[in-house]
Amino acid sequence: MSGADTGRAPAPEVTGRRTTRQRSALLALLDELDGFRSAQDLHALLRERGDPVGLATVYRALQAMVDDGQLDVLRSADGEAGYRRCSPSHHHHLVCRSCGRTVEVADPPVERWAARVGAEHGFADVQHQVEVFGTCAACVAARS
Amino acid sequence: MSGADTGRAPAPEVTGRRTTRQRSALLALLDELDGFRSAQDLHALLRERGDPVGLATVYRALQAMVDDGQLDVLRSADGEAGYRRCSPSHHHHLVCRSCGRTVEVADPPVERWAARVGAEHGFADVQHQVEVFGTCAACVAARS
DNA sequence: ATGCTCATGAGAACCATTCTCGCACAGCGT
DNA sequence: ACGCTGTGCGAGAATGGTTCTCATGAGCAT
Ligand SMILES: [Zn+2]
Ligand SMILES: [Zn+2]
Ligand SMILES: [Zn+2]
Ligand SMILES: [Zn+2]
Repeated sequence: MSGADTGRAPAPEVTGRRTTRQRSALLALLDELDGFRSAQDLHALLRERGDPVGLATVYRALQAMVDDGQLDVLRSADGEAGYRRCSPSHHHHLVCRSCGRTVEVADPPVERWAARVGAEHGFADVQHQVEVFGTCAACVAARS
Repeated sequence: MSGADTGRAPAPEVTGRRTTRQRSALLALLDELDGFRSAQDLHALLRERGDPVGLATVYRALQAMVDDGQLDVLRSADGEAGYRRCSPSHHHHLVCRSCGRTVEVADPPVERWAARVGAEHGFADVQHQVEVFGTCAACVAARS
């Protein structure tokens, strides 16, 4: 979709990981998908598409990609983890709770807000976790 | 901490739930604790304190209290759910990642920010999830 | 006090995730 | 091109938090 990288890897990605059929297939699949998908979903999708990958491998590869900062993780209310290809810089997500479509948002104000709240209470090393959920325009329209 | 509701329950809590020894003990325990505790922790604490409650009952009671808005839930990175007694109005938490101490924060700005972000992208029924983590002054001091 | 329900609890079931361990293969030096 | 070597793979077992089952026990209205 964003073009420019279907051939040789343009970014050497010096992650020290080996390039295998399984990891390539997983990464390619994630590039085509929009919202957050669970490891189980991804495993099933790979099988459907004729690129069978062991479930344990899917988990290992996803975790490696998260460690390398190539993926975002988001835990749903029922405890299942969702993964999504994303930009490496700090940002948050606006997720459609109906179709799963995701928009990345990066606004300085909320960053400053979090830092200020922590500082006001004497907290150090302040980090934050922010996610916004809603129903996207398309899904609202589809609901008649 | 925000005063005004430490005495008798001001709201009759018309939840339609029965009052049992187990639920009373659990609620009393939660009132004494500060940070977020897992269901397993709470179960162990109740046993230590000589108020044995079945694990399944702890889970059921916690879920019921969450549904009734008497508790806050927070999922840690490893998928375990933490529960904490909290004020019924909408707010967020500032949690010490070292000692677990929690401060409730309620700031209109971040509420407006979330609503605006959703609206700008055409999302309806916008909700949000915001948590701030850090190391509290006491823990920073204790770290020498 | 009586009865109708809902709550309880011990254990099994569930299910996402992680671990085990023998085998395959990507990367690399020759 | 060839072979080494350590990394990655996969099937199944193990783990561990959470939920379900169902027979028994206890609120609460009458
Ligand atoms: Zn949608
Ligand atoms: Zn941020
Ligand atoms: Zn602390
Ligand atoms: Zn809020």
